[in-house]
Amino acid sequence: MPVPKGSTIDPARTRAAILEAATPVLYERGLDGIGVAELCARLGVSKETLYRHFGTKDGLVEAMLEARSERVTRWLTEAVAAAGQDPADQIAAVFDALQRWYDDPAFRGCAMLNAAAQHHVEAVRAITARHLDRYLELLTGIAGHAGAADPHTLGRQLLMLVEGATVVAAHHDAAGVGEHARQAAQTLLSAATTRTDPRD
Amino acid sequence: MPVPKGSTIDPARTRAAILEAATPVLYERGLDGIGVAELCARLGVSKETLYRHFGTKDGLVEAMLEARSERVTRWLTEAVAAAGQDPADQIAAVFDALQRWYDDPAFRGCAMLNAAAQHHVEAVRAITARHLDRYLELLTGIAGHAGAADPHTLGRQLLMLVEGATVVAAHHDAAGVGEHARQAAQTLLSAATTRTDPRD
DNA sequence: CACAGATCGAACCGGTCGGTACGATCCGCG
DNA sequence: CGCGGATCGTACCGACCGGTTCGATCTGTG
Repeated sequence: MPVPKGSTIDPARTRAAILEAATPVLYERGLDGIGVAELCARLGVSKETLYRHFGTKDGLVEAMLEARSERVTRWLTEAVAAAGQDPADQIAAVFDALQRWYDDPAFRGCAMLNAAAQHHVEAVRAITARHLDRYLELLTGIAGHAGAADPHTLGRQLLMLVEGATVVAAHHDAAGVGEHARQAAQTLLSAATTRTDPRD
Repeated sequence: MPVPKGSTIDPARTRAAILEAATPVLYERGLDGIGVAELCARLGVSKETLYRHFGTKDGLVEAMLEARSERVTRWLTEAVAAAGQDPADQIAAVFDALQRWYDDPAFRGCAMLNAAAQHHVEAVRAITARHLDRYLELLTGIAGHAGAADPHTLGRQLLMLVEGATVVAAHHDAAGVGEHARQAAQTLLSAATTRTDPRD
């Protein structure tokens, strides 16, 4: 019995629905941890439909990662924007948001980093690199706005803290990671914005 | 023509040779990126031999990760020991060693983290968690020896920097990562060992 | 020198994978 | 109302996967 009665036949909507439904499944199971057949069964979609929209499993994966990277970056950016103008508050907002993510039972680390580790494909690596670029831009912006002597360096250091916190939360122990990372980030921020260190 | 003429028939030695030869191949190609047949061909070993020693592909993977984690931890620990007694020098030794690793063309990130992202198997996750434990112990030791007010917190923050630096070097840009991470680590160390912050 | 066991190469197995093909069915537009 | 296209379920394909088996051959020990 093809085409269930109530379904909407709208290619664009179908594509978006597949993407949205596939994202958490591929995140939980891993890119190669689930086959196209089982994936389609979970999405409630036939293989033919999936292949018409994405051409290839890799095509779906790349579209999914691209969308996820943009969504996550927007989420963090909005958290920063909602924190006001004080750079220390903006830093706090970043790591508070991250800690909320770490506490989610579905948390399994950064989807883009996981994907790059799983799938040795250039396109996936490129998406991951662009994802880190977006994070770096956000953090460098905070560093610059804070008046850091070298916003680029501080931005990279904050990026390391963000990614390191995510790794530790995913693979070691999520409790208190956001808090510790936040303290570290604010220490770096403070040190980088002090015109002359009083201790030297 | 089975068993080439000059080969040594010594189970323990064979097992060690398989482990040593398999490590870089699995690191480069990914755990699921190469099949047992091709892997055996590269190792110059028959499938039967591999399966007699490790029982399963997962068995080989786990033995390999375990050995690699111990080897890497020993390598870092020795670098720290060779740096003398000054905690700042020890920190510098850690990130200098890491930067040398990042600059290796074969560098592809932390093998244990990659494995945990690829293989959704409890045993692999456990090895990865233990690996982070070893790192944490080393870093907490430095923090304690430095007289940090809270060595446990500082140790975790240093762990985040180490893992974050490795992630950024693997997926973004390795140039100068060790240096930036080292500066950040020393800033945290300095702040954590100042009895009373003069700026409060 | 003979025997036990380690190793080899190759064939083989069932299962699963990504991807394709097809006829049947339903939606949306003209 | 009718047609084109989107979708369905299912069967099918070749390739490869992890793992087993087997006979031939070599090594090390006693």
